[in-house]
Amino acid sequence: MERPEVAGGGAPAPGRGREATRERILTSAKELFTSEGFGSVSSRMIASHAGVNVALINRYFGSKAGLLTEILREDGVFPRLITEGPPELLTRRLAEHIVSRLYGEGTLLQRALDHSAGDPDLQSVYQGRLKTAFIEPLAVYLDRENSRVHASLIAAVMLGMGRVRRIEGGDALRAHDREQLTERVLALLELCLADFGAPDPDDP
Amino acid sequence: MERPEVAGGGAPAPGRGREATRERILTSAKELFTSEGFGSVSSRMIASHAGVNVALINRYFGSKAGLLTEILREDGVFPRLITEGPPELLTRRLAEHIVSRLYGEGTLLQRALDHSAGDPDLQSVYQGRLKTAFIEPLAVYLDRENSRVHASLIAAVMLGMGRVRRIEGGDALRAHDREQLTERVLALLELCLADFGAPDPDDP
DNA sequence: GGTATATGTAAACGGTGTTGACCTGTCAAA
DNA sequence: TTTGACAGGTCAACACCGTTTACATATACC
Repeated sequence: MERPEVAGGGAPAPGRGREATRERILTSAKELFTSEGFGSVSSRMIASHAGVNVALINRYFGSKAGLLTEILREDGVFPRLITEGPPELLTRRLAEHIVSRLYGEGTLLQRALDHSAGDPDLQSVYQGRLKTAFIEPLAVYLDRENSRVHASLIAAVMLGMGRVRRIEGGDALRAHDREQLTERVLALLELCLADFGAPDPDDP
Repeated sequence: MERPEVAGGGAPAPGRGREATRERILTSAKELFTSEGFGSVSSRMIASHAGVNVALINRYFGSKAGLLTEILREDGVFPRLITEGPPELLTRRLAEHIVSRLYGEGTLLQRALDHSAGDPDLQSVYQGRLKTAFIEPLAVYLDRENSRVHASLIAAVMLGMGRVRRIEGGDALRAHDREQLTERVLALLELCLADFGAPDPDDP
């Protein structure tokens, strides 16, 4: 009845075995999601590309959405955005990130997810990730009064820019001077962070 | 071979006939989308609720997405937002609309679409509507230099707030003082509209 | 009356994500 | 060496989706 340290099954065989298979699914999925978008890639496509049976996706990741969750978990672009430089340049970092996305820069995977944003599955997975890997860490990072509100506002500006880019291709924004645009976004982000205590300059 | 003025078919019969059926489908779809969300309502559910054959949805609206397009076309909340009051209060109107949505106010249909945002279909339909019924009219309404850029920025803030609300339920934002929040959003919107010519006050 | 035509019906199509029953090969214990 | 347990893999099916096609029905015009 005791569960042995290294469990029952056979030796991995050439390119098989739990870890190898998991990895192949992850790699293929990442590749396909990147080139085709989440919604356009079916479980069967992933399995076939990975040279693996369809059922194994569900066995190892629970569902197609679970597979995406795992991919995003390994990606880690959100936390990096917050902490990859000096705190006083946080807003500038974010502003430049936003604008660069307008120009089609940034991770292939990110672009792909932006592009194919859809499916209740992707929505819920992506949004969950956004909350736990961006908004909440950002609030902690800010570490002051109302930091949750400030973090939410920052997230709103960032997400909104992303959505507008998706809606109208970002043409209108890209047509404008990039540096001016970056400065404007920066100003918006800083306004998001402005203290609520500070009264309107016009007020007594 | 000539197509008669008033075409061939029979008299409408009790509750049937082209217009009656179309209307019943529209009504049922609106009701179900509102209570369940777009993605969770299937064509067959709509048809069954309307007491109508499934195929008629596609006959009359081309597709499930086409049905949503028609519903949104009749809704007209976007254009109203822009023009329903004096121009100098545009930003305040928008700010109050945004914040009210945080509190679960606003059209039932709007809330439902927000809630169930997903499906490539909904995305493309909704975003198309957003572009032609909000961003573009807003740009025309603003009627000044770079109005497309300003309109896009406005849209970004509005959409972003919507997404944040969806992601984290708006709890963090709702926890804050509503009036202060409205004023902050208002400030953000006005910053979106600020002239690009105007130099940074700190600059010479 | 005959027929064209608008309306409604029923059943299927190809696709999706997912699941359960079934092999298969290897190790640990008997 | 035989046996049994079991991880890993396979296959065929399930239930559902949006959509389409072939067919029935009933009216209004000629």
